[in-house]
Amino acid sequence: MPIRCLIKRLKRHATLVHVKDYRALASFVQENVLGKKPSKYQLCTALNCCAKTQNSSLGSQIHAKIVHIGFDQNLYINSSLINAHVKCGSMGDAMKVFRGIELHDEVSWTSMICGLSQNRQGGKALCLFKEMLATVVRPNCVTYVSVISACTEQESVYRCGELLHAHVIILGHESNNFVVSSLIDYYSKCGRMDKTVVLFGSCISDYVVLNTMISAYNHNQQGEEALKLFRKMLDENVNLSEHTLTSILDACGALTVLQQGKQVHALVTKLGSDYNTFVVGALMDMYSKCGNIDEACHVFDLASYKNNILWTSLITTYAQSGRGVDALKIFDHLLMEKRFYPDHVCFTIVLTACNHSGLIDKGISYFKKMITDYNLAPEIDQYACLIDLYARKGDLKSAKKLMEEMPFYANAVMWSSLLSSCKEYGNVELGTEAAYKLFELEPHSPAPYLVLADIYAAAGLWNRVQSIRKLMDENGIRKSLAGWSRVEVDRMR
DNA sequence: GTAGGGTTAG
Repeated sequence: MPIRCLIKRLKRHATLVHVKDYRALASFVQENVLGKKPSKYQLCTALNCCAKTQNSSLGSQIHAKIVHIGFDQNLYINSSLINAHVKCGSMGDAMKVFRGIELHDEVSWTSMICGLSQNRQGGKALCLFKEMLATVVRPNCVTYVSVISACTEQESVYRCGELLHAHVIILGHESNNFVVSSLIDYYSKCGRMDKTVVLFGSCISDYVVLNTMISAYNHNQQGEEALKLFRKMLDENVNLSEHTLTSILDACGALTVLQQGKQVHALVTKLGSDYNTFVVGALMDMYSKCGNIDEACHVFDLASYKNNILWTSLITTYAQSGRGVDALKIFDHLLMEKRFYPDHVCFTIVLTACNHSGLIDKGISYFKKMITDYNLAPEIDQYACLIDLYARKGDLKSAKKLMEEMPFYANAVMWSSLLSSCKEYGNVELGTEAAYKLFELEPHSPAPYLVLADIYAAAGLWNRVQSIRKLMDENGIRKSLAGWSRVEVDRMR
C-alpha cells in the first residue's frame, strides 16, 4: 500500500490507530524508506506517520538516516523530526534537533513551542516564545494557539494569556477558531467566564469551539449551562465528537443527574464511541459520582482495551466512593504486576485517596516513590497533595517548608490547606500568614477571613477577632454563605 | 508532482 494511502487511513482513525495499519506502516517504511536513499518528501511523510502512531524507535531510525544522508538542515524535515520526537515524548531529542537548526522559520519555532506545551512544559514554551520574539521570525496564529494553551497549564507567573490575547487582536487572528478555542479554554481555567462568554458569542462556532465551551462550563461548576449547550448541539445536528461525550458525561456526574447520564451512555453505544478510553473513563466517573459504583465497574469490565487512563479511572471510582483503601489496594496490585505505568494524574488521585483515608505516611511514601521509582517530576497538583498531607498530619513546619522550596509559587489551594490545619492545630502565627496570603490571592472570598477569626477566637484573642471583622467591612466582604462558590465552601471543610 | 507546526476530553 502506498504511504499516502496509509496516512489517509490513519487520519480516519485519529484516536484509535489500527494495529494492522501500524504494522504495515512500520514495515513499509523500513523496506522502502530506510532501505534505499529516500527523498525529502518521503522522509517527511514517514516522520509524520511516526508522530501519529507514536513510533519512537522508527522515528529514531529515520533521524539517523537523515543525518547520514545530510538532509539535516532542511526545515521541512527538521520540523517533522521535532514533531515526531515531541509526539513520542522524547523532548531531549526534539530540543537537540531544534538547537541544531541554523536558520529557523515560524514553523520550526512553532513545532518546538507546541511540543513543550503539549508535554506539560508550559513555562519553557513561554520562554522559547519570548526567544522567538527577539528574532526576525514572526509568530503566526498557529504559534499563538500553542503558546496560549501553554498558559493554561498552571496558576503562576506564566499566566500571561491576556497579553497574548491583545497580541492576537492586534494581529487580526481573532477570527481563527483554533485561536478562539485556546483563548476560551485559557479564560475558563482562570475562572474568567465573563471573557469566555464574550469570545464564544462573537465567533462563528464550530464543534471544537462548542466542545471547549462545554468544558469551560464544567470547569466553572456550571453544569446546567453545559447541558443546555449540549441540547442545542443535538437540536442543530452538530457533529458530536468523543470530546463532546466525555465533557457532557462530566457535567452529568457533577450534577448527579443519573437519568441524563444514562441517556448519554445510550448515545455513546449508538455512536460506537465506547472504544474511546476517555469516554469509558467519563462513563465510569459519571456512574460513580451518581453513587452507582457497580455500574461504573461494569463499564470497566466491558471495555475491550484497558490502558493507563482506564486503570486510573477504576482507582478514581473507588477513591471517590469513599473506598480509598480499596483504591490503594488496586493501585498497589497494578504496580506489582508491572503492567501499569502511573502518571501524574494517577498519582494525584492516589495521594488524594491517602489524604481522605487518613493514610498520611503512606501518601508521603507514594510521593517519594513517584520520583524515585517512576522518574516523574512532581507537578503543582502533586505538591498540593503533599502539602495537604503534611498539614493534616499537623506537621505544619514541613508543609510550609515545602511551599517555600518547591519549584512553583504556592497557590490558593495550598494556602487554604495550611490555613485549615492552622485552625485544627491552633497555630495563630502561621494561620495569620496563610490568611493574609489568601486575602491577596482571592480578594473576594470570605472564607479565609472567617477561618482566621475562628483561629483568633479559639486562642481567646478577641481584639484580633474584632479587627478581622473590621477588615471584612473595609474590604466589602460578605459573610453570608449564599454568595460563595462551591469551591470555597469545599475548601472550608 | 510530492513535504512541516495548531484548539477541546482522565
